[in-house]
Amino acid sequence: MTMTEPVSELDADFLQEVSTIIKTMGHPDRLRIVELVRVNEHSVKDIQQALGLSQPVTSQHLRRMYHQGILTSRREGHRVLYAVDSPLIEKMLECLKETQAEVRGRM
Amino acid sequence: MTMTEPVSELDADFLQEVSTIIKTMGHPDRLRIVELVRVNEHSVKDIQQALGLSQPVTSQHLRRMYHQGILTSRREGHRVLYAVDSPLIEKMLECLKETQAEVRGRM
DNA sequence: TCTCTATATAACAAAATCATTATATTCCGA
DNA sequence: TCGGAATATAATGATTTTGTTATATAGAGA
Repeated sequence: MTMTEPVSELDADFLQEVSTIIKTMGHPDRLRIVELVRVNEHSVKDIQQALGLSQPVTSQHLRRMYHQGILTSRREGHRVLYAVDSPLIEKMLECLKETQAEVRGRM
Repeated sequence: MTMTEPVSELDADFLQEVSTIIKTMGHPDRLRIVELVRVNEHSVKDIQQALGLSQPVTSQHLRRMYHQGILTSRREGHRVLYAVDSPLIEKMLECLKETQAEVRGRM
């Protein structure tokens, strides 16, 4: 009884889609943003000051992640509050925390 | 009794380092490569044919991942065999499989 | 309406990525 | 040592990303 070995569990369309999200997360400031914004929502100003970024850069990072469905955005007065809204990103942050805890040096 | 809220569990150096790895993985072909090469090692030719890539592109992807410590490389005859050697990448692949299984559409 | 604050966007230049083409290197067998 | 197969690298141009500067939009309050 022969069985065809499953060479890939991840299908092509999924990988295509997910790779753009991963690419977006391949930036230290955007990683810091999602970590900050994961627990509770924050305004652009908050994030900007917490991470020491310029206003346009902060907004550009946030918009990019928003348009990719990684973050939610809601207006309150003249602030705009962002929060993480992505199971994949939550999982990835967990991965990173585990990795930081486990491995020291080699990843 | 007041407690200082831990704003970030992930330290800056770690995020800096890890972001370059994540950036590298933000490419569908490189994701397919690590998925293929995770279970058992494969030659460049194997990978090239399995994924339908050109020889230089395949080698460039592999070299890039090798130099970042994501893959190992060993020579056998006139083939070079690559394999995944990174706890972080293993975890990330698990993340992706979970995500593909759980969420349909929204990630 | 005017102004101030917060946010978004446009335009730009520098840097990085990407795939292709061409060439080099390495190993094996005749 | 010569030829071929497998792999690596260099060089190139096209595209994308990145951060900056400047400007536009939106809401709150006087």
